[in-house]
Amino acid sequence: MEKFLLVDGSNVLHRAFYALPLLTNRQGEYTNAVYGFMVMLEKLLQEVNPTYVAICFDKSRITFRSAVYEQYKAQRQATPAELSPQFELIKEVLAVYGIKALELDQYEADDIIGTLAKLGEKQNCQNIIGSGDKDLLQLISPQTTVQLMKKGISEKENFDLAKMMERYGLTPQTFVDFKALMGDSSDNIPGVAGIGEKTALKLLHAYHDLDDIYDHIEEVGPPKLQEKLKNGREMAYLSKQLATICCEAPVDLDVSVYKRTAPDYEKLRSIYERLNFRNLLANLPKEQKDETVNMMPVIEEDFYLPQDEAAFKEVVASYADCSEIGLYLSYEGQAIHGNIKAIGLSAPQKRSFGILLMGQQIDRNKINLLKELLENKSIRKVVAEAKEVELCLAAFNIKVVNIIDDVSLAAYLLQPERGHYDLLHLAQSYLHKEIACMDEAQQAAIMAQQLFPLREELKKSLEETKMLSIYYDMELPLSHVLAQMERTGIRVEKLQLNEMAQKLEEAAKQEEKIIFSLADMEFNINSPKQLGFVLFEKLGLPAAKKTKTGYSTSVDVLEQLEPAHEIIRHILDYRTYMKLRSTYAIGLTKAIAADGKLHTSFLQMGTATGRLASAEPNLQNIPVRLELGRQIRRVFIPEKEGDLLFAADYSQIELRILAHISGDPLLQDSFLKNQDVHARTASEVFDIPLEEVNSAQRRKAKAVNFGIVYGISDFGLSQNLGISRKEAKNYMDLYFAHYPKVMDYQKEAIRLGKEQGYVKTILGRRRYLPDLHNRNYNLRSFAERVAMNTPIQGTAADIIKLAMVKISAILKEKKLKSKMILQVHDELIFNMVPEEKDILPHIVKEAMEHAMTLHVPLVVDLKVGQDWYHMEKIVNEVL
DNA sequence: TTGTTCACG
DNA sequence: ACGTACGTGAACAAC
Repeated sequence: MEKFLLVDGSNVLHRAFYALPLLTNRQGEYTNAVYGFMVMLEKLLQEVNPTYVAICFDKSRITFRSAVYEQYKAQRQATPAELSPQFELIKEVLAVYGIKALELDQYEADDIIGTLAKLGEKQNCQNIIGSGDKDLLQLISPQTTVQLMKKGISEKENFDLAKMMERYGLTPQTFVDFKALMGDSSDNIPGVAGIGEKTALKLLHAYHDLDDIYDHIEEVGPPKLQEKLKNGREMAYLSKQLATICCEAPVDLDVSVYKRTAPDYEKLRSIYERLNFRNLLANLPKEQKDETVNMMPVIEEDFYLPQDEAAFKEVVASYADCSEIGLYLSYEGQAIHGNIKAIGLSAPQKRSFGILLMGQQIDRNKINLLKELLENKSIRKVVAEAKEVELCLAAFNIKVVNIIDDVSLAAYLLQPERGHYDLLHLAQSYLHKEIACMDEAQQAAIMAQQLFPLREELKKSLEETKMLSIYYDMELPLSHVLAQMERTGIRVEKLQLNEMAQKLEEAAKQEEKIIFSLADMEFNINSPKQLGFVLFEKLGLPAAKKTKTGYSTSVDVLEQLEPAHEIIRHILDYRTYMKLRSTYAIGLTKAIAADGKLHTSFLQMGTATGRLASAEPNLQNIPVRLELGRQIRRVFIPEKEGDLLFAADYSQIELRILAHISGDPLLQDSFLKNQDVHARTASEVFDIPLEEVNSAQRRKAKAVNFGIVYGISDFGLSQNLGISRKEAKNYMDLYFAHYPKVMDYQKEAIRLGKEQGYVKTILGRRRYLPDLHNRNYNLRSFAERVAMNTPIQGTAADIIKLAMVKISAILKEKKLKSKMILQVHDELIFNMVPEEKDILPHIVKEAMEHAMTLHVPLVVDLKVGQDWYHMEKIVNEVL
């Protein structure tokens, strides 16, 4: 559906003017309103992506309304002298922006918007109206919504029919009647004397509209109100007339007139420069200067596409004496499947070349010609996405060795939130090269060529940011470890998984039956919308929380409602069964490979903190907390009969890191004595002896400890514990009174983050937090919590990564047969062969506990079992 | 695609 | 006056 964006230009410009401090450019022109306007408009354009746009302005104060009622808007102050000239300025900007601006004699912006909204509806467009003026809510329809600006320019609320109903209990049509009754002082609309918002709403909920009220005027009570209404009848109807938006303004009704066209970037840039809008300038597409000059020689001279096998052999042979080569490959699907599309190679002082491959079967021969080169230990390789390269080629039985640089990993360390680290994007942002779409082989050859300059660039940055060590000693070796883990995979009992799916389906069906009968109707329980309707409208249960789209039906809401209705328990159970069935029983079955194993993909560049993520399938969120879900773990079994699963997990690693970096003596003491840290916290905070702490006190202390790690807020803690905010605040105050250095750490983290623009882990991994300076309270608060949490979470990630690299090296060196197969943030899982059960736990525990030296000990707990469910603790490392 | 919900650390 | 715990991925509904 095409979208039509309609903006109340006068309103928005006013808001922007008052929201921002008076800014001027060097020539002394006032620019604040125009700046705010464009920031808001760009955001809207990005969010809405409309085909048609019209920005509507009021032309003069004299309108058909002032002819009807001369007091209309008469009280309005004159437009400030600092704002007036900005109306012309904004129109100038809009013109080069390719957006239509409109104004009409005798009509207000509202009327133009109303008329165009009707046009949009006729053209089957979706209309989005942007304004801070509630009057426009009367235009809402199934096809028209209003983005209502709230305070300032950055926050807005999306109003549609449902939202209107929810907020006012009114239809858009009766919204006019609402205003007619209560009046509007800002427009000088009189309304009925003595009737305000509350009374107006009450009346309109009892009667349909203004006519209906006056049709039944004798029934209206109390008598005083009836009196007021009778006296104000004329004013009410006059007000309604004034408040009603005219949808027949004489504007151009050819919709193509409002079609958005591309901005004239050159002119826009010069206007922005004149107005000194640096942020907006930065967002404009880059000037295309020398990109084409960069590109052309690459295409014409510097690479080679061997056409037949002889030529290919020849060029490969010419690479044999290289000490370093750049290797690039493009592939489809998951790397482990090895669906390589093309390979490109480059070397300093040599022509790069690319070859085309088509899937696994056809080109095995071609690819084998590269085997010798890639397996040559004395040739160093520079690649992008080393783990994927390794996996793809492993599918062809080629072991790429001596990968000395991975530009993707380097870029991830420098910008852990950029999201994509493929060579195409990296070449674009670091080398400013736009590589056009072309033949796969050509592209591969050119990509391979970018690797060396890119590496130089990135290494320089890593050196400047002191991250060379984390890159070479941790992330790069880890990528190889992860590749091995992914290839090894974990074996699962497919039949058992199918059985579980069956049983869960039956259980869900049972619940479904009960739910339908209790609701007295059939509906989709999985649909939050339909469920919300049944619970909160049909059954009339009290709605506690709302989401953007309607009622919230999440667990915490439903649990509150449990005593109120029998149906709730059944819905919660139904949800559990469905989740286990679709995500785990069925989801995992679908992912089982031909070897009967699950091969997850560890995302090494997937998180902002340095943690790994796991996908396709995600094996880091297999149920464990609740018994029923935990049963899923029974299907995860060792590779061979007689083998065992062995697990090693860090105990309280994040709190230990907090104890280390905060230097808090009490927290450190707790870990030095290897106490139950939550019980110790309870003992301190509630001032009771450690032995006398009960489970409720411990639970509260545990929640506080979690809160501290996350960057606490009293609200969050109160939600978590189901207590009042005041109580939560009290706990926090008590906590900080006993652990003052923890508070110092948090403040310092925020201060340093602000000062340097980033926070870092103990090993120097960075995360940039520009929002620490954001003027928006929510965004700033979020960044502050992240500033407190990231050094802790990130250090924990660093520690386990170091341990993984170390363990992998030991397993290799000692030629052990057991294999590391999974990582779950603070836990490592191994497939252990029976003959190593006396040595492996010892090695792993040792490596993990000494991966990094802190001021408190790191402690690792060990478990072993026949499957991932039946895991039993190993005491004293002896089996 | 976006939003909601829920599984994990 | 506001709206919130940190970090993830997958399934499903509804656009």
